Amino acid sequence: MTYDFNSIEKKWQDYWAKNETFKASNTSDKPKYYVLDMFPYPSGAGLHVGHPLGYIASDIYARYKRHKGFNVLHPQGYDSFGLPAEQYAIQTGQHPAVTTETNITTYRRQLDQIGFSFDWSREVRTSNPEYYKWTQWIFIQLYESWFCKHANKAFPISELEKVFAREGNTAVEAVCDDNTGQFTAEQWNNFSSEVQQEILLKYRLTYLAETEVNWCPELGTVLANDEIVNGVSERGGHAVVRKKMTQWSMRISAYAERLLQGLDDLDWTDALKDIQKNWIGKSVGASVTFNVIPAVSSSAVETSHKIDVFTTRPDTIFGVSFMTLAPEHELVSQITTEAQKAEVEAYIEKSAKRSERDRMADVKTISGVFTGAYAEHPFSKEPIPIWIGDYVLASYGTGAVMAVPCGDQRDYDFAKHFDIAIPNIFEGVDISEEAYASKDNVKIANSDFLNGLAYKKASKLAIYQLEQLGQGVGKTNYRLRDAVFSRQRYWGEPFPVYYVNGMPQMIDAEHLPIRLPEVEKYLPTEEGEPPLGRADVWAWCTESNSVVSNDKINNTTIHPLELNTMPGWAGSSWYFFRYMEDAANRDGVFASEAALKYWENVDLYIGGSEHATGHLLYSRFWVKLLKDRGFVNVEEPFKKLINQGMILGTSAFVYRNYFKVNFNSEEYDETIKSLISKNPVLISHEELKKLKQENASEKTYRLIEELEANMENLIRRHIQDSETNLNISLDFNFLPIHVKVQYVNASDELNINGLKSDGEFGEDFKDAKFITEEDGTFKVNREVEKMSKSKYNVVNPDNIVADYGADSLRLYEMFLGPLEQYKPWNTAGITGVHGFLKKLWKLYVGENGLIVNDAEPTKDNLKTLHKTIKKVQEDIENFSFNTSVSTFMIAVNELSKQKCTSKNILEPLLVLISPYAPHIAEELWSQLGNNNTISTAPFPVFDASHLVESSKKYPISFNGKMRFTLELPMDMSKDDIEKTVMAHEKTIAQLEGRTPKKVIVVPGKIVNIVG
RNA sequence: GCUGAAGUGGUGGAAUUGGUAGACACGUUGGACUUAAAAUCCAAUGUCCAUUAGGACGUACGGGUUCAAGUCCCGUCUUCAGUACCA
Repeated sequence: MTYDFNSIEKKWQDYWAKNETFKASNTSDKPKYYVLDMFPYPSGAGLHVGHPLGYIASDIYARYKRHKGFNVLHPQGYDSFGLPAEQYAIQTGQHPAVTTETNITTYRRQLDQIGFSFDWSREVRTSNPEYYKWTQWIFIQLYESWFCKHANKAFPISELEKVFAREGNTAVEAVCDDNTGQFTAEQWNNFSSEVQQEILLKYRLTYLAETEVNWCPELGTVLANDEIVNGVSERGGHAVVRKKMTQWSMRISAYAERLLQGLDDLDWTDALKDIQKNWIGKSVGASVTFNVIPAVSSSAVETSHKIDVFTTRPDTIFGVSFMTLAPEHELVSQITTEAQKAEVEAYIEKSAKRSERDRMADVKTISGVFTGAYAEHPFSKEPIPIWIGDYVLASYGTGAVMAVPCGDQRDYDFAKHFDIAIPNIFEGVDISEEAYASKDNVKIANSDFLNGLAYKKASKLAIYQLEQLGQGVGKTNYRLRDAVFSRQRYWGEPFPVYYVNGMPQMIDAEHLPIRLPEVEKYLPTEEGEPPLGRADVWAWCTESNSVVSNDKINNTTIHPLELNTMPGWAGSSWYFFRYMEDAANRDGVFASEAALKYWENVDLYIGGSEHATGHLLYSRFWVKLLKDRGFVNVEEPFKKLINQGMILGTSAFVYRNYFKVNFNSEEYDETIKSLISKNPVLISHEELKKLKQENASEKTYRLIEELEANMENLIRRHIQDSETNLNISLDFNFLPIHVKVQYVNASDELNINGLKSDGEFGEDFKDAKFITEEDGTFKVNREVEKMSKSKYNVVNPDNIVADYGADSLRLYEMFLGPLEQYKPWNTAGITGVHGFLKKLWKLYVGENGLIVNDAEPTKDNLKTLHKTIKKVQEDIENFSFNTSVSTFMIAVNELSKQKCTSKNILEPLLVLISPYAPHIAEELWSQLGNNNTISTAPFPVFDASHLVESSKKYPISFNGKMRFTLELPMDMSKDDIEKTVMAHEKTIAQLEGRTPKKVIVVPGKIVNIVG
């Protein structure tokens, strides 16, 4: 009986599906454990071997936890809204829902054949109306919330209305728009309801705001930053302009501090936490107001101007020798003097032409212009020149800085460049070469009341004094911006929003979901409206509470609906809660209280690091909002998180002839080019290397000569020219081209016939000439690159499963290397783990069936087993899956050598292997006579007594270098070890008569002889 | 520039609190079985020197600490990722 993996795997996959083996229960005596993968976007290309890496790791962990007696929730679903489906729809006219469905079917088939222990009964799809109903519902909750800075949490907006009616907004500490004016209770109560609504919108956690976007008029759409290359659209190369649009935004900035603090308690890598910390970008300092000194010469009546700056170093306020405004700063035009006007305007124009990216990338060029105006130092009252410079960005802080050249390198460089004074305000610090930017180990000098103080005290005192003057206040700044939530796309969640006189109104939750309307085309309208502008039935009737035809809009009872849709991150920001509820009980709730209470949050989350600032930050934000509003009990969604690395492709290159034709007439260029492309010559990589070193085989030289001559003849024949003395010469050269990796074997040899007959680019190579190695093989060059279709290095898991089985695939993906690491795929290596599985099989099954018996295990058998239990358990808990695969190999090698047939050893071994290779484990488990699935069999218990050794093979080293080993009893004393070793003949030989200076004996470890 | 991760045979990678560097595989070479191939099994395989015995060198590079360093410390280089004139 041989190891027939195809039928075994099919058998057990069917068994698991039929028996619902991995269905999680919301009630159990067992402790709960929630293992989640970042759900996939079902793309049309299907899975390649890189995709399941994280799923295999999480599956091993989930299966391990089941063996350890946990009630495990391990669900899977699809992030099924998204741009690729929409783009495909634009091209083909097919409805995205249809293509998405097809893609999901492929994904499901591919996932199923790898043998994951997913509870598919809880599947979610973000594009399913029953799902996005609740995405819309959460949007409404955000709309109905405001954030109290004092309590540091969100509350219902109705409470804020009550506060306004009682006391106005002067005392309330709420997060709101910058331009929110102050009003009293009396004023509030006298506002019209429209005005009240407008004001409330400034406080809601999702709100409408004018946002600058990258608008591409040609494509009629908004582009993301990374869709723009060198200022034009990536697709088509069309112009892109900055345009203001009214869009929904999410007030995530309100949660900046909690998002930052919350990181401390999470079991995430420091690398990932750092990325989020950087993104949130907290800086503590002060806001300082500088008064602009009115220009005396100006004939117009000067209004008093103020410049607000944010600084992290209020202690250095006496070191200010100039100010710099961003060229776009609104004050620039007002304060610039007549004399400087021309120069300033020229500079503004110049910097406006540079893109923000451009300005940021260029660190070396220092540029700026003096405005002619001066500000007054708040304490010394000295005039401070005001400059503009494009190193200051309008979009950060206030778009203005107080420049302290002695304490900031950029200010220092600027001052040096323009010959501005650099006052030194640090005690005993040399600033003749560079600025002193450190806050530590320095005292302030030349600074009036701050003299002699260190950073902390000086900052505090400076802020206090500024407050006394009314020219400053302590402030904390965050880099984190509010998130734009509108997308001008079709394939996303519609907003539950209609407009009455331009003011947004929420649709009552009971009428959700608002389904995506049908459109005849998925493009923006000719007027530049989003695709939903094409829908004919897209108006809200407040009487029937339903979506009705647009032509009924009367703006009294029937109103237009929102045309934007939600972004990709909407549906993925809460899906982990949806899985908690049984599919059968999902009707009235996004998840029931009981389910939310039972599963709490995700214990282990595995996914790619590309979501570090998007998905992972937005989910945390939404969870905090849902917690504040009492809908969930947890502050954080993902307790432990692991980023799996990427599996790279190993591309194969062949070298193709390329002639540089030196020919005195250009009119035949095309003819020659086509002749060359129709007569390809490929050279083996090794031979090419030799050729370059000028020691290739004679055969090769002869071949090349021949080919050159042939080519020259061919060209001559095709050029109908009576002149016979055409001056043609050929430079024979080779250029690398990708070939499909499936034509290359483990020894990097190319299957020439495969390439010749390949349908895709086969015609090109059908008559190709091949210059081989001397032994007749043809070698390719290999290089590691990202796996991609265009590089012909994509490996499809379907083929691997068909050839080697899912268990081999699972083991091999883990065996490749540490989970978090980037590593290249090489199909050739899979024979190693596949051979291991065959060996494992042979340990249980002989030619005539099962060979396992009740033989008493030997000491060695037990030692091997328990060594393996210990190592595998440690490895799984450390997510070191690659090393446990090696451990299994060692165990099976040892047990094979020991000719072990004992059931007491081989049965527990199956449980150890089952998380990694579940199909073969189930099969052998059942052959051993078990009637139940192995998946809940208890994990074997490690017994240290089997590993106790009576002797140790000591490494004996001389000056730290190991020379030989010596077997000595474990219980031998230190002195006895030393005596025995020193008396040994090999020691004497090593020492050659020298007397050692020192002998180090570490019992149980090592002996080192010095001298 | 800053932050983080990494650098070990021909390749993927092992190596516990410093204690036998290269486990386990792939590949390569040789052998067994076979008409042959596949499959399977056995052996060798870091580099260099040496017929052998054995020896020298060796974890990116240069130093240091230590009886002992891939591991700890200082400096340098390279690669990858994130971020960016953040005041």
